[in-house]
Amino acid sequence: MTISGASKELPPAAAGDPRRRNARAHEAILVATSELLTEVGYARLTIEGVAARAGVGKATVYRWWRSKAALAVEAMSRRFDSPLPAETGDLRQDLLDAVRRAIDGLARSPEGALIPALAADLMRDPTLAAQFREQILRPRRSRVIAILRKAIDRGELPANVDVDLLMDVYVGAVLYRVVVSGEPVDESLAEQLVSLLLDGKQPVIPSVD
Amino acid sequence: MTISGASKELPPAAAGDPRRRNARAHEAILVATSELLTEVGYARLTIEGVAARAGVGKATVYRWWRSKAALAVEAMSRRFDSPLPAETGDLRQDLLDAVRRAIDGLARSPEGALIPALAADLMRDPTLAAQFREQILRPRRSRVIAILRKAIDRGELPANVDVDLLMDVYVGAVLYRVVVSGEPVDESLAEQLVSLLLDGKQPVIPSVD
Amino acid sequence: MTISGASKELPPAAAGDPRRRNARAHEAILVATSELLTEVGYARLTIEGVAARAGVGKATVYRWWRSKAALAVEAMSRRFDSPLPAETGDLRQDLLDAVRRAIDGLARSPEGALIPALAADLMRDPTLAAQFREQILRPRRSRVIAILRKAIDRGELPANVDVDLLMDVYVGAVLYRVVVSGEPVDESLAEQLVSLLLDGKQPVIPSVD
Amino acid sequence: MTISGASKELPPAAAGDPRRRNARAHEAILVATSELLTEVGYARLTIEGVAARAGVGKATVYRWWRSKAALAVEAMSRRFDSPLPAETGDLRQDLLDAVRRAIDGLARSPEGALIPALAADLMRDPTLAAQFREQILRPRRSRVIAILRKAIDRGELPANVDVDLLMDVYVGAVLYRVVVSGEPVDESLAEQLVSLLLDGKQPVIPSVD
DNA sequence: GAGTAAACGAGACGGTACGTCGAGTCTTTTC
DNA sequence: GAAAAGACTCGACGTACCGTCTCGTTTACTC
Repeated sequence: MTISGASKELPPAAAGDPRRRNARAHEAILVATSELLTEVGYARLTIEGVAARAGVGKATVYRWWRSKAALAVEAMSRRFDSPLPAETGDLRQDLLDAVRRAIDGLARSPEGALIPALAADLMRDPTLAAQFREQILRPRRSRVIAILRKAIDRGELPANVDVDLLMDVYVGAVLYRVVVSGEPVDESLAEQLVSLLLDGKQPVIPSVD
Repeated sequence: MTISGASKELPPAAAGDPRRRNARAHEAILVATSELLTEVGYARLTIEGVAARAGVGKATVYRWWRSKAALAVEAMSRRFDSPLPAETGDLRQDLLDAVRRAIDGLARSPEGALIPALAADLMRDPTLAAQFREQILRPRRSRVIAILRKAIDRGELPANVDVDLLMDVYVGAVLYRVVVSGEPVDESLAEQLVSLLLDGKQPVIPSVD
Repeated sequence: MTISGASKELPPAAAGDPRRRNARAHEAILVATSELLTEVGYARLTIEGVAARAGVGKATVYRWWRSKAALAVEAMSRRFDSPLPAETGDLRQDLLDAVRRAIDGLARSPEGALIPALAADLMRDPTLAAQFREQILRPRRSRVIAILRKAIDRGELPANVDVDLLMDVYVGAVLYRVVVSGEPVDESLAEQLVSLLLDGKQPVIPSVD
Repeated sequence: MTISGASKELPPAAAGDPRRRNARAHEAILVATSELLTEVGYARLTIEGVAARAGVGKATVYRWWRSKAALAVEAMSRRFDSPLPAETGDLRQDLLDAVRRAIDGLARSPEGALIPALAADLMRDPTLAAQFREQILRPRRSRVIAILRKAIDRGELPANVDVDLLMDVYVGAVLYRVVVSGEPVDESLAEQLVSLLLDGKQPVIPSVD
């Protein structure tokens, strides 16, 4: 049946779903959430506000999302406008680009602020964490993984390199600086991290000249 | 500086402060906060609950702390029971110990959960962030810094090594795993991180044997 | 009239009103208010206390009543237990009875104390004053008005007598004595007032014998 | 300065009073109260505000006045600027003048609003009521009493007329209209009341022509 | 088509906590 | 040694949202 094909493209997990009769409400809620996230931020986002903005009853929101966090995650996961990494085929360049993008995403973009905002909930709610990793994290990481895999194929990285940990190292360092230590997050940081990961060079305080 | 001056400094940030006349209330609030933090966690901590437990009016809490976050930070900063690092004089051992302690602190201990819990507030409130770094972060980092400085003196690390970034790397990786990526945080991780930082070895997936 | 029509009328003063869905809460609030008014009086009546006693959220009280005064007025207006005046058909007797009832109501009964208690609010809040006059004052005055009208019909009072002012005179005198001047409020007062109003006799200090 | 004059002039209980060492504070409090009464009214008058405005600690206010009501009464009692009645020697004119002054005082002037505002407190606090009658009421009534006495001397009123009740009647009617019934308070009312009290004429609705 | 069951909008409900205000008391410091 | 300054405990304020729960009312699928 062709019609079923059309319906599958719509919001995730709606496939043969006999529920969701009114896709309008569903869509309006996600749009309202997304708008409110940029307007007032996660902390001041309220279910009540989302329902009002979407022209929807609160119960309708609660019917489909367990929490404000789950709602925010799904709304955020649909913002996939970030430019694709310009793969050069040069590992150093590509990794540097990835680190820069992590910096931009975490330190500059409004949606980057979602991770600290969600941190507390992610730790308490494994279901939410799984949803977050699936909908937000995996798509973004998969691009970098592809780059690293190609580098492995080219022999520029050992075959058994721990891709996940490698990414955790640079993203973690950036996140930690942004949220906790407050140290600057800039181009110099990107270079130091790439240098550490590719060349094994310990980070040094850049000379002034 | 006179001796008497030294003893007066003790009450934090209250030097010649003619305020805080009734130290009893002040103390009781911090104790109540600390207890409630371990009992119910930061998310369910309420000013109302703190005031009730401390036998104090809410206004008294608000008089001295701008927010629940500021209160939690000060209460937490007084928990200095974590065992001092057993310095061996061997950099690898000492750093490994530091990473393990970071893992314990962030992934296992209840007060480690405070960092994710505060993350959102730290980003929005620079004053709070400063207080957090001063009262919580600095004391803990200073121990590791001492270790690294000694290693520099012994020539085991270059003189211009970026101590702060070095720490951001391993703490950030641990934090990121705990909060965001959900990857395991274990002894193997500690070793990989030390190996990267000291030997420049890229992380590899450990063989099964 | 259809059966369904009859059943819809039930919720008092809510005729076509689609609000007030849960009549239980509404009723419980008024009952609690009424009880607390007699127990602690108007001054110590609190919305918080009413809500607690009624087993209701504070917001529910605020949803339907703008102020503690409005709530008290409505609760009070439902106390219509005061004995009906025993109309004798004799103007002097009936008016004397009315004055005595005013004295009892204002000087002796607990709900009489509501008028001084509300005085300040009545002056500041015209909406409340209108509600008070409609719900409390009018029902009580209408009985006396009926008596006076009959006397007019019998020719015992001029046709154009100012019924309202006549009542204001004796009720006002009683109220003023109770609240302000503190002079005694007794049977003698009742007689003097009736004598003034019916016979035009100036009040005189009663002789001792 | 006469001897009797000296002791009577000052606010009561201040004569050889060993308290009140700092007359400045005392005066400042009364001035502040008076100002705030006209600025924000009795309902929004607070001890805290008075103390702040007077540049005085709250305890100093509480030391000399038992309540906000007592404070307001004393502050009010010092406003004796109302023009003296222009005695004509004609009872009807003078009484009409007195009624008009009552109307102005109660319905128009800001300090007239003090009586409704205090009503609740007057009923609960006999000490306050006594103070109020002594400091506010008596001085004002004594003028009218003087007028009535002279009329008695001239034989225009019976010797045993109940002066107090006579005043209660017209002031009470005015007060009741202002506070409770909301009926108009105007020249016509004044005339009707005088007519009732002097001529024994029942109030009638004025004809339109 | 008509019937029906769900999902819907609307928003009232019982609650919890918020952050503020003022009351009246108590403590410290100053003049 | 009184009184200023103001911190203290306490209680209530009125508000904001929470998550649950009726209410009619669509709306889309069955028969």
